[in-house]
Amino acid sequence: MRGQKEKLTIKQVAEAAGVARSSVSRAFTRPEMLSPETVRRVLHAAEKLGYVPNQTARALSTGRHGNVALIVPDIANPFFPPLIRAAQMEADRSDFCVFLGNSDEDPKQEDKLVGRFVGQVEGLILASSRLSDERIRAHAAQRPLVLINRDVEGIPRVLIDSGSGVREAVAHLAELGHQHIVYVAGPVTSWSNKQRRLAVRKSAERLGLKVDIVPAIVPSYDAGREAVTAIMTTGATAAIAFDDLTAQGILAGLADRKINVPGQFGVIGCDDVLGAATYPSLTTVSNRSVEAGKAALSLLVELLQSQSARDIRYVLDTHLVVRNTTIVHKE
Amino acid sequence: MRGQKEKLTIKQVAEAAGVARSSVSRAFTRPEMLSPETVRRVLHAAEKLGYVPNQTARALSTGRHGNVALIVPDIANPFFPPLIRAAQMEADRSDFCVFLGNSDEDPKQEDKLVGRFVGQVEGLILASSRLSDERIRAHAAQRPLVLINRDVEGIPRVLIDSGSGVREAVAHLAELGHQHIVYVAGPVTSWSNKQRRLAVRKSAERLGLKVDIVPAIVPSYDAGREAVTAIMTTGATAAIAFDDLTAQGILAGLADRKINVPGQFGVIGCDDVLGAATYPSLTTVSNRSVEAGKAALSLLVELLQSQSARDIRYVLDTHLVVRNTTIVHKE
DNA sequence: CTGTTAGCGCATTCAC
DNA sequence: GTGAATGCGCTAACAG
Repeated sequence: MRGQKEKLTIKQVAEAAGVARSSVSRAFTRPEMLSPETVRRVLHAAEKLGYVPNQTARALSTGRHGNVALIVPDIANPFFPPLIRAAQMEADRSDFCVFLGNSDEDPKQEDKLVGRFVGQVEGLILASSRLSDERIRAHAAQRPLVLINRDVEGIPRVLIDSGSGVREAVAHLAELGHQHIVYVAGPVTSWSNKQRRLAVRKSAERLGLKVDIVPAIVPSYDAGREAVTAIMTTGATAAIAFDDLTAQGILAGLADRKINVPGQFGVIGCDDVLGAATYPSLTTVSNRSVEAGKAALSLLVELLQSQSARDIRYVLDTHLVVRNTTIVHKE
Repeated sequence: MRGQKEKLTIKQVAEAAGVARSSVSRAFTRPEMLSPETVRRVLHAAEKLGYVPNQTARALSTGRHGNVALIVPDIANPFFPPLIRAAQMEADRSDFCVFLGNSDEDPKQEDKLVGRFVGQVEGLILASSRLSDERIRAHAAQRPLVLINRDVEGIPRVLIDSGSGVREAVAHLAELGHQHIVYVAGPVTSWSNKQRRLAVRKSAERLGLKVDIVPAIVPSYDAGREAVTAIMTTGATAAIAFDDLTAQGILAGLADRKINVPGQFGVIGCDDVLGAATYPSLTTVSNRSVEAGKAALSLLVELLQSQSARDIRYVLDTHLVVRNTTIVHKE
């Protein structure tokens, strides 16, 4: 129970238990190979001394470190924390420690992080990677790698299909009588953005709506707010934004101009990261990020155990969540 | 440039460069001990082969792993992501990898995480730890440890003092002519809540304002919204909420009742977790979580380098951020 | 079942 | 300045 500063090794335990060092090792990793009596004695001695196996030495010897890395573009983007949390909890169930990396939306930084982590993890998860396909493939060749929201053939991936939700969004606007809408786009490198833009285009076309695209460059409140000028000049009566933050900015911009929402203009976000915690509460597309984080982690663990190499593509669909920025409804 | 699956060791590099293994090692860790020519040759060979030092072996040999752990109660709580991000970036500057742990508000889980991490990190950071003082002390005895928002004597700690910002908030309301305000309280067990409540009380008293306390039990959007009934019956003309989420709920509740903000009623939040991403944008108290994360990390790194053991207590004060829920002002 | 031995890849004395 | 040898703590054959 003492807070010994001295470093205990397998050796002291072996001596204390009167067995060989290898037996101590086995008592911890494969007790079934030892007689119950020996196991008991070793564990008892270890407990008494306060011995705990050195993870580093173990890793050097086995090549297994019991760690995984999760890299995201921006921890502060509300889309990711729930995903990270879910991945964490899943990792915990398999006794994995998780390194977290923040690429800051920068491919170079992401590459650097992968390099830093790769030496001490079993596998990695790249969420919304900003890396090129080649770099991703290169890294995947070194270590098991699973992607979230990035569709690279041959690499195990978990995709949140916002297309389904976006299609519902367009249909919703059409039903409300809108004839001309605008999609406020996100980062050009974003897989999700591409997917959403296409979904808006196709659905609108099918339903006979006119659609314009307004770029917001980076997805943020400010970008959304500034995009309002461009949005209004299109003559559209509703907007679907790349994400909720952008949608929020749009709401602010509209309010600046005394344009009533949803009366004069409808707004739909994406990712449902703000909950109903705004006024008016935002109509948006659900995100499934929790499931994605959990699925990615367990998929990685699975790959680690059974070296299966089949092409896995796990898709999560989304749905429209109707709140008050498209239609006034009851509590 | 090849994606060699074969594991390169210091040995292959040594052979390729025509030097001893120790020279290769030195070329990477203490080039100044070698002739520039040798260093160049080694580095060149290493580059050509795509060699990268094995972090694990290095750690086993030196005892230094180049990792730190950061444990928070809840990643999904918007207070933490910016803190985590800042810590990350600071760690990056010192070439540290960071393990992230989510205790899920559970002391047992937190303890377990520390145990899992402690073997492969130089030091730890515990943010808003739910551990008992004893457990914290016990862990601090094993490894350098720094606390965020936890005041344990003798353990290096970074504290965010929300009192200063709250005092400014009250003064701000007084200046605007408010004579009667209400504090919408958070969890009774929260140290921050206590600190904020006291600050409101004292400042109000000093400035001659009347103040009522309205409980919100759990800090949330819904709680804030529901608290509006109680708030309005007090006859106050402004409210300071325990946190931004609660403040948001209050805004929604006021809007439901067609009460104009800030015209008829002023609202101030706390923690500035929503940025300006709401409409009207929320006047709030800054949280300094970014500085806290950064400070904690650099403090830890500092402790790691110079084994100084003096009692460090780093306090960050907060300030009022005036936006549009207390006063209408220009862009 | 259990003890002995040989590395895992690197940093680090100690000689040269 | 550079090379050879030792050990970090543990696991994994290999014997017995």
